[in-house]
Order: sequence, then C-alpha cells, then structure tokens
Amino acid sequence: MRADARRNRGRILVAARAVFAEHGIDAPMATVARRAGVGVATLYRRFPTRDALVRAAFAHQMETCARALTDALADPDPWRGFQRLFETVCELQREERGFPAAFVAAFPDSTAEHAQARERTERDLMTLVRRAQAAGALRADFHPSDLVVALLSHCGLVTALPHDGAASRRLVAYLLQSFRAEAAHRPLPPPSALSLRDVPIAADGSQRQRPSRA
Amino acid sequence: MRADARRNRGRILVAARAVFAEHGIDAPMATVARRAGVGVATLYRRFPTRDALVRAAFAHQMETCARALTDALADPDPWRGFQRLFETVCELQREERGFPAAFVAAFPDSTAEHAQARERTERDLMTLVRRAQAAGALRADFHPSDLVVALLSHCGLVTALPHDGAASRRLVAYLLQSFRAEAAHRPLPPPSALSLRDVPIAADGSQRQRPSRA
DNA sequence: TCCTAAGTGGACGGGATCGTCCGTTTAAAT
DNA sequence: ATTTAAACGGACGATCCCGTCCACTTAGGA
Repeated sequence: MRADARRNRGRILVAARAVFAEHGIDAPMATVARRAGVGVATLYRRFPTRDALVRAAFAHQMETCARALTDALADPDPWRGFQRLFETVCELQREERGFPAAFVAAFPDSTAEHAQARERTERDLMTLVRRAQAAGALRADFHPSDLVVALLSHCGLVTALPHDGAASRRLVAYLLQSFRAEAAHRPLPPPSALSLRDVPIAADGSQRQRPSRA
Repeated sequence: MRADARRNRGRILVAARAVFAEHGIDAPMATVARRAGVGVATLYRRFPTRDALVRAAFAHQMETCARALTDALADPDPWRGFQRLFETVCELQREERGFPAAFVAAFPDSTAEHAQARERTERDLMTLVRRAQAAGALRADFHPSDLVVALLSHCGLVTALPHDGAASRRLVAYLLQSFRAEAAHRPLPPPSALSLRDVPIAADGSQRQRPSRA
C-alpha cells in the first residue's frame, strides 16, 4: 500500500468516527469523504460498503470489548469480572457515540470469517456466567442471553439519550443489582432463545425498527 | 366530513400501522398510500406531516397508556399499580411494532396543545412513585426519571429484537425486581436530570442515533 | 335531476444520496 | 530524470422520496 493511500485511510477512519458520532451511523458517505479531505471514489475504493467502513471505524472499540472479556475471565473474583465486563462495555457504548449502533450491527457476522472468534466469545461468556454462579454471586437463573439482552437495552437507552451519562449509569446499576444472587426473590420468565448469532440486524447497519424498506 | 373521506381516513390509519410495523416508522409515505388504496395527495391532505400520521396511527395505544396510568393511581396497592403500569406499557411496546418509535417520538410535544395533559401525566407519575415509596414497596432512592429510563431502554430492546417477547419479559422482570425496596442493597449513582419534556427526539421520528443530518 | 363544493389521484419538479467511470496526479522504483 | 502503476477526485447517471398542483370525480343537498 502506497504511503499516501495509508495516510488517507487513516484520515477516513478519523473522519468516519467524527461524522458517525455527530450525524449517526448512516450519514451520507460524501460527508465522511469531505470531512476526510478525500474524494468519494477514494472512500469507496478503501471501504466498498458502508458496513465495512463502520466496522473498521469501530474496530478499536470492538477489540477493547474482547479484551474486557479476557480480563473478566482472568479476574480471581468471578463476580467482579462479570461486573467489570458489563460496566466496561456499557461505558464504551456511552462514550463513543455511534458505537452502539456499530456494536449491534457487528453481531450477525454469521457468514463471516470471524465465526471462530465468535465461537470463542460465546464459550468465554458462558464460562464467565457459570463461574460467577458457582461462586454464589450471580443468581442461578441468570441465562447467558440475559447479558445480550441487557447490552442491547443499554444500547437503546444511550441511542435515545446520547448525552445522558447519568441515565446510562443508573440503568447499569439497576441491572447489576438485579443480577446478584441475593436479588432472586421471585422466579423470572423463561429466558430468550436468543443465540448471539441470531440477533437480527438492520440491512443498513442502523438500529432502527425493521429497516427492510419495501 | 364526507362519507368517503371518513372511510379513506380509516383505511389510511390501518395501512399506516401495518406499514410502520413492517418497514419501520419512516417508510415512504407513498407505500402507506398504496397500501391504503388511495393517492398520495389524499394522504397528505389528511395528515400534512409524517408526524401527524404517526400520532394518529398510534393514538389508540397512547390512550391505553394514559388509561394505564389512571388505573395505576386507582389501584389500592401502590406497588401493584406501579408494576402494572410498567408492564402494560412495555407489553404495548412489545406487541404493536412501530409503537416504540412512535412512543419516543411523541414525547417532546413541548410546544403543543397537550402541554397541560403532559403536566398532569408528570404529576400523576410523581404521585404514583411517592405513594409506592411511602408504602415501603418501591425503593426510596427511585427517581421518577428512572421510569423513563427504564421505558426507553425497553424501547431499544424491542426495537433491536422485534420478535423476541421472551427477552422483553425478562428485562421487565429484572428491572421490576431491582426497583423493589428490598433490592436497595447499595446506593445508586445520581439520577438523570431528565425531565420528560427533555427527551431529545429524531426529527424524522425514528429512534436512530443523532438524526440531525448535516 | 342537477349543482357544487369537497374529495380524489397521479403526474411532476425539486432535492438528496448512491456508486461508478474516467481523465489526471503522484509515489516510488529504476 | 524517467517511467509506470497505483491512487486520486469530481462529475455523472440512476434511484429514491418528498410534497404540491391540477384536472377529474363524486357525495349529498336543493
């Protein structure tokens, strides 16, 4: 890759994060290009689809999430690991605007090359949950899919209230408290049959409702 | 209003609910018109803006919400009233697809004629919360804005997983449990400064992130 | 039956975004 | 310095959606 090409690629990613944060994940591609000081053609050559751009722009945050999971498993205190994982991911969603949508959009990688990475993620999550339950900290009726449910609802909240960190922190605190074993007063309804790979996604990568436009 | 006009108005509302459920709240107006078997002009004459159409299409659900609040206040058991209100609104969001977005979009009626209705709603909510706290059922550090936070996050969840009633029910159960007084193990972070009228909304009525398109 | 005003529908101009094509520029190897 | 292939940028045609305008139709009273 030529030097100028590499430079432009970097500029595009910076611009994309800024534009996505300001105008949402499906801002016009031309806006990103202009902000990067680059022609549209250059943008399209580097990232053929909007989805590719979104993924690349938030790859760093994705890695942070993966690292958080590793760290959580490494924590000697299973509950603390669980708690920190949840808090870390939610903090990322809260701070990097545009990331929540990207986060949701990145899930259904089903066909993609990351199948094995995903396998591992799912297995790690399961391990984390089982361990915290065995330690008596996480309620026994907690289901791994509940973590996804919690993360998705938090995504929705920060999407609706992008500037309200207090609201996000409150939700996180409420949810964590209700995940504790002591909170298991009454039985829960049956868990979602959701597998991580089943999260349906908007074709355009947005989180909007049923984006399938006739 | 002429008979045929009234008939067409009804058809449009039915079509709008169907189309919004299937393609999201900002499906093309022409799609709604086609589905209703009328011309676009008729649609625009009856509902000059998309927002007006959305409001009218989901007016029934809105009234159900209002009634749920009244019922909640009338319930002799303050906690049961609170619980039922939350469950009822969430059930509505879960069952009528397209309603969550409409629900969020309807909030910032600030300038509108419904200012007084809104005043009353806010007051009623506050009363409901205080009453449930006085009864010792709702945790003392619950803030009225927490109910909005909970509803918005639930909106986000059903938007992301439109077909997963189980996930929605789980979230509702978790949240309700963490709202109980017995769950107040540890202090919560400070509440959101959110007033109901401050909920920022997408110009297009969608729930997508920062809709302000340059 | 006739009349008229309300109602209707489709065509149309305007505006926005997409993604490609192609002539020009430039990095970097020789 | 020369060369060449990679990289570039802007213009362009295609597509979509909005919202209005206008000529035609029809309900319902006289």
